[in-house]
Amino acid sequence: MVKKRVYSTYAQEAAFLIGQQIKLARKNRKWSSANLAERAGITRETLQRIENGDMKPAIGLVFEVATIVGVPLFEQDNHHLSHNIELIQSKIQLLPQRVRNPKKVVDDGF
Amino acid sequence: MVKKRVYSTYAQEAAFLIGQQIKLARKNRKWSSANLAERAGITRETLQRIENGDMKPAIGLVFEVATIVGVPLFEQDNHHLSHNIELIQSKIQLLPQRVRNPKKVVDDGF
DNA sequence: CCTAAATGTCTTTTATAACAATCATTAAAT
DNA sequence: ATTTAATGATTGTTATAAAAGACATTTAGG
Repeated sequence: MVKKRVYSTYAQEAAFLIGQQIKLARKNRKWSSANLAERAGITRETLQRIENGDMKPAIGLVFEVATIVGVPLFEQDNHHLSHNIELIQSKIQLLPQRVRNPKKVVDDGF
Repeated sequence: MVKKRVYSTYAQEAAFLIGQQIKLARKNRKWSSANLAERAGITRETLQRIENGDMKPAIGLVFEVATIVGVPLFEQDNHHLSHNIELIQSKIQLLPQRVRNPKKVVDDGF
């Protein structure tokens, strides 16, 4: 019995797009899939799944491969994201540490 | 015996940044982690790993959660990536289908 | 001050991602 | 035309991601 997970088209297209970007970057560098896979410390099969937009590969592997071939993960010019991280974190800290959605007790009149 | 995988800082920061973006977006929507996890069809623990920038979660789960809370995966204004996909693919097709790096046969003089 | 919801962190189990190795096919280079 | 590296695909194995459930802690709201 296989549980089939459903993804939004946007998420699917995003995974596929990043895979195609990796493939293009690899070919531009004239690296074989075996070569790139070795650099990333993964098998050629896993790389193929990544390039094909498979949703299952670990995000770390995808991001690592993208980094190696020079595909930017954030369309920022800078390649250190620490500033953005600090910015986001300061915003988070301004918010309450916990969200609250009290269960409304239904007063049905009895 | 555990094989510890090494990631580049950029890849790590990217995963962490997207996690923090998700967390911020979730809090802005005043959704609890349990609530968002349910919407995404994952467990609360998996969501926490995603928000914490864990490298292991499947890229599909990360992208799906990001999509649900409205975190853009590509800093594009448009939310359909199909055009970008076609663009990339046309570029790929202009390149040779296979990269070639012939093993140089060393002529050592004998 | 209460208290219930949100979060953090376990444990156990199950499905499968990733590895390793191999074989067939295809296309680029000579 | 021939050769050989690159790619696509398959199999068996192992490590572990993710689920499911539970418990402790913390904090926003009343």
